[in-house]
Amino acid sequence: MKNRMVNKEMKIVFMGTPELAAVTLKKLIDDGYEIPLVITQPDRKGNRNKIIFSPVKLMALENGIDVEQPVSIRRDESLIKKLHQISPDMIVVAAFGQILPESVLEIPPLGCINVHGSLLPELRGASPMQTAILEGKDKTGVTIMRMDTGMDTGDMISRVECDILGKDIIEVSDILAEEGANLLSDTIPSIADGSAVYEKQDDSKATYARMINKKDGMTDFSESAIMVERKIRAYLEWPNCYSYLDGKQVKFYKADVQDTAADGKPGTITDVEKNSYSVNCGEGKIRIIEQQLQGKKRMSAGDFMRGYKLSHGDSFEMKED
RNA sequence: CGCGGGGUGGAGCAGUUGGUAGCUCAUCGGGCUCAUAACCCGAAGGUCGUAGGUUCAAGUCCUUCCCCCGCAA
Repeated sequence: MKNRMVNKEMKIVFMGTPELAAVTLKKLIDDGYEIPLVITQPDRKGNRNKIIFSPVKLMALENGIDVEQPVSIRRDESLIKKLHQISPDMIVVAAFGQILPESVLEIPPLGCINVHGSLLPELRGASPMQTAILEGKDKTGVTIMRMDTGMDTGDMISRVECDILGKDIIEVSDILAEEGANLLSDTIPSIADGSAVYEKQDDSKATYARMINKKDGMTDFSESAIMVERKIRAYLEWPNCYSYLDGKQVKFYKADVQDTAADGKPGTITDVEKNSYSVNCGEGKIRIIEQQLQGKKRMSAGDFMRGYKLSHGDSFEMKED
């Protein structure tokens, strides 16, 4: 909207993978930059062996942009060569999922610019948004920085704060995608014309967001209800919080924390009501509102209980591997 | 052809050794009540995913295809 006077002849190569990155890419396209190439992760097998293109790939294809999908960009010499040939002014990276080698970082004269989903130096790493939810933060944000060889350690250029209290990962991701895309749109011109201010990160304040594993979804009801509920929100997209009832896997999609104290062992079911039921946690109870039984569709707890006769005292179990 | 579960009235499920369908909730009508999401009485609503086959008879057995879902990746 502003900065219309900026030179949009700039050549930008984009790297990214998930939906959040696709939103960012869309913004760059809409802003009119020349985007000769998009790099994203290889296609993955989705449910029942159907091949899934990354959201970024879909966005690129939709706009007729050339796509490369290296297994490892670090070892893909022909791709690095191709980047040299394209000689972009800037490379924009958003949730790409691979570490860029120095040989790539030094290609564009304006640098590799990263859009990261946290207020750096907090939550460097792979899962900044999920970790922000797990930690119960009421605010997080997006930081735009110039990448260096460390993990999210580059000099910061701009940032925006976002309110995320009580939100789940899908909502947070949507918000940060939108805010991040706009911020990037506003920031690129300042990088291009040299007015951008580069601020070093205070490493002593750095925190990290580790990679999430499938097993992180295994619900441990001996934790506090507050923590369980946060995990449900944080892992809503993947891997999902799950447990086992009578040997069958149940995934939890929506729940809230009850203000009553637990009245039994963690994992046991209490307060079976018409449209919800609660589960005892190590501290407090959590009320399940929406869930999914294996082989069935996602449904409300009320629907679930109409067909699956739950009774007070039934219990969820953790399962080994 | 990776493994497995499932498609039955608006929703979630049952349906036994094959004999033309039940339950809970929702809906509509009525009643009780100061009142109610509670309770009582009653009603409407289903070509049992699709196509074919076996049979006197199939939701229930066999085959085709479509769709949904979990796991593994």
